[in-house]
Amino acid sequence: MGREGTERLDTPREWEPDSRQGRLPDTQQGMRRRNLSRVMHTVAAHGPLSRAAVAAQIGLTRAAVSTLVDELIRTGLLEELGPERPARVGRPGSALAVSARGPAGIGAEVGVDHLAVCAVDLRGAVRTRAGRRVDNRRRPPEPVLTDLASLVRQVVEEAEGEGLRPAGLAIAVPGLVARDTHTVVRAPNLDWHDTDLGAWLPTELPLTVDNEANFGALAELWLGDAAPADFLHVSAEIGIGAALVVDGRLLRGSRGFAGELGHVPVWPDGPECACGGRGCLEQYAGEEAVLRAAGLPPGAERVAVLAERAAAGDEKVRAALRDAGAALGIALTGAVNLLDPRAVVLGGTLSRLAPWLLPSLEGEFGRRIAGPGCEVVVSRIGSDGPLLGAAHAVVRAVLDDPVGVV
Amino acid sequence: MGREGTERLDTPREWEPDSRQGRLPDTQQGMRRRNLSRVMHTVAAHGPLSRAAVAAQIGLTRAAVSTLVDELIRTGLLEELGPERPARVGRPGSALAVSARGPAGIGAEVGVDHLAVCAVDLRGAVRTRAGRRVDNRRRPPEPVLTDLASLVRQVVEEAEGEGLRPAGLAIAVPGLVARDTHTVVRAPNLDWHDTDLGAWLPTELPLTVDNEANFGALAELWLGDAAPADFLHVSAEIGIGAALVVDGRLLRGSRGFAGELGHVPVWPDGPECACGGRGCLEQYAGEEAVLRAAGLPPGAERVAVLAERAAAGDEKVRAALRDAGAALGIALTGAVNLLDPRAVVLGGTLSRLAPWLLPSLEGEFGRRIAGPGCEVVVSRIGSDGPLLGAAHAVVRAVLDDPVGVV
DNA sequence: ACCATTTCGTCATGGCGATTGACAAATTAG
DNA sequence: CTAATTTGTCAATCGCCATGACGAAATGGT
Repeated sequence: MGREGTERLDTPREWEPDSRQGRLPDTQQGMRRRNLSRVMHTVAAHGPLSRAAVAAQIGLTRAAVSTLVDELIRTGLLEELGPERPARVGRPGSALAVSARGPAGIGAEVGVDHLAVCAVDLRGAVRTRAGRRVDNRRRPPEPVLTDLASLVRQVVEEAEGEGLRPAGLAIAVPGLVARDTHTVVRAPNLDWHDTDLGAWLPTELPLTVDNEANFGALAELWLGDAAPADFLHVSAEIGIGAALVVDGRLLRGSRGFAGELGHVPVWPDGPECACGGRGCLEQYAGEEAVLRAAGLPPGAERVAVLAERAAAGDEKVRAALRDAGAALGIALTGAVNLLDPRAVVLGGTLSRLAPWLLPSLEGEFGRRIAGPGCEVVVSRIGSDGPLLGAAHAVVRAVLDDPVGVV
Repeated sequence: MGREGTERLDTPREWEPDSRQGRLPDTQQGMRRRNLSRVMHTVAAHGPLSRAAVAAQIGLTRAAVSTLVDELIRTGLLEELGPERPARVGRPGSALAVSARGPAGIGAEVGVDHLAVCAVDLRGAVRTRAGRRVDNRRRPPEPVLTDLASLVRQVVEEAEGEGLRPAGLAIAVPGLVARDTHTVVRAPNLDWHDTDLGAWLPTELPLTVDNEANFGALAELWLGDAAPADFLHVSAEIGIGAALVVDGRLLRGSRGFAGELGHVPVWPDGPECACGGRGCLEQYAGEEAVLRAAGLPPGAERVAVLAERAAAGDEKVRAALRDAGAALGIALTGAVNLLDPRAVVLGGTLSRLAPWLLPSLEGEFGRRIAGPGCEVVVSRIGSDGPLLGAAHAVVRAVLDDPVGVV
């Protein structure tokens, strides 16, 4: 009966379907681990809390929580802030907070024209970041990744200087990822194929690689001000991607290919698409299509140009964006009727173009939705979504299994 | 700290997102309950098993499993079948099986032209059933439900006569359901509105009410021969509904309205739909639309007529079904690109028409899918899906919390 | 036929983790 | 200043699973 008490599973993550600590046998040690995790999660989520408050929240006794907290303080994951300001009668509790000197999540992003790395502490604060504008299109993986590695080293050192202990590295890439092997299967805009990031980033840190759209959606989930735990996140960095978050978990699909909103048919007899279909959304709302309709040449910083011209009143650009919005609205109608999310969040570059997309989008959308309406909101996270999502993913992993990281 | 050890949660169901026993505090009693459940699930799923085999499967020791099994035998949920036929060296184990005299699930179905009730034991066998052909269209709820209640009583009595103990009643209805209040919000084909089934079915049994499409999908999940735990189930009983099963759980959407495949836009400028949109799938593949295209009058047993004529070679009917299949294929393309299920299952009446729908459906479908293909399979469960799904839902509830039912 | 080997189920023992109940400490209300 | 209330902790206990040993029941080789 070989079983290890402190076994470190590969990378158990709460936001993964079915890995919310369910697979381990229900043994007492597993129970303790889960309870440690629940303490961390509640303290992290609901600000400074007394032991008694934590106990009430997670349904354990004060005594039990006390021992859990002791262990978490010993391992440097929780901090005692001192006595609470007494609001009610009775002895005031001593406030507990997640440590700002404990583990940190290192997030990284490989964009088509930039690299970025940051460190986020358990409280969710960005403590260090480093970036670099550089055109990575058609640049081979090796130089890009050595650049990235040096940024990572820099951020890790700075973080360590602040007393943080990096607990993992998560990388967001614009392409299809085989998460189990840390491999970028295909990144059209980078022209990467089957690139194993683990091989190029010789670091001891546990590595996670995922699509930037996924990390962007997770950022919205964890940091968004209005996003519920149940929404459809739409982004258009490369192609048009959607990520569905259901009940606080990311829906990846059986092969990890879920979210291909760009290839949902909008006008089935429309122009042919590279995917083999016809009239896919991407043929109407993809960057290339919009630029063509707007009469602009493809090139760098294209979204900025579009936003600029639209703001300046360029009618041709506005018409192009209106049409794109309408197509998006039609595709989203299908998605919403199918999935009934509580909201649709426009993220990534879409949020910059939202003012000109939204009217026609909501026109189609509102007209066609069967059930009661579904809110369309614009993300306020901005272009940092994938980077922050990646860093927070590591932080969440620590909260999910606190003892696993010591 | 009011907490009850044997607290019976409202109706915790494993196939519900987020209620897979995660909410209860991680206490030792909860651990025991989960382990009892795991023993039940393993024995139910993998046939007769020895204690040792169960232990190996769920990762507990033989001793621990022994005490769990003892308790389950005492409460009549497991049975000892006697010594196993020794296949290998060593002392043969004594085979354990789920009891065939223990709790039973009572499933019921309210169809537009029939009522049906059945009892399923823990082994999944249908032990009793009763049905009645009766046109329920525009019949008020009261007589329908008193008819149903009498069928339920009959089945319950017969089940009890066989030594079974009904553990719950689940009802499948063709309409929108508010599950928490056991209320049928709207059932167009029955012309029911805000009908509280609990009020009309005065029985002590715990009651579950759900849409027939959902129960149909669950039946496919639990009984289907080929269906993986990750598929999109399409049925067309009333309108066109889809149910998405992800990782063995039903995705209901934030308001319970997920699965409205019938109102996914196919040709956005198509005919107007009752939902307010235009060119919804239902305008092309809905029963009414297909009958119109086939030149047949609406009426009873329409699907049978369609199948008959198509089989007889009626070219107009075949063309209508071809077009419907193409429209279905387009809508499913969107759904599959978005969700990446492992398979699409055609259930309900669609399975009877599949021979004439499939060619055009797969034509559109295969041409447009972005990722690697997604299998289209035809359900072999037949029209009993919702009924069986309902009964099995009760059985699953027992497996999920064995002590909760004593 | 016999004995070594293997596997199964059970038992006594122990460890671990949460609960229980009590108590001192720290505050507010009067 | 006292009563009431809440917090954090301690000692004792209970529940549940792991451990290790044992007898029981089979195979297989000699």
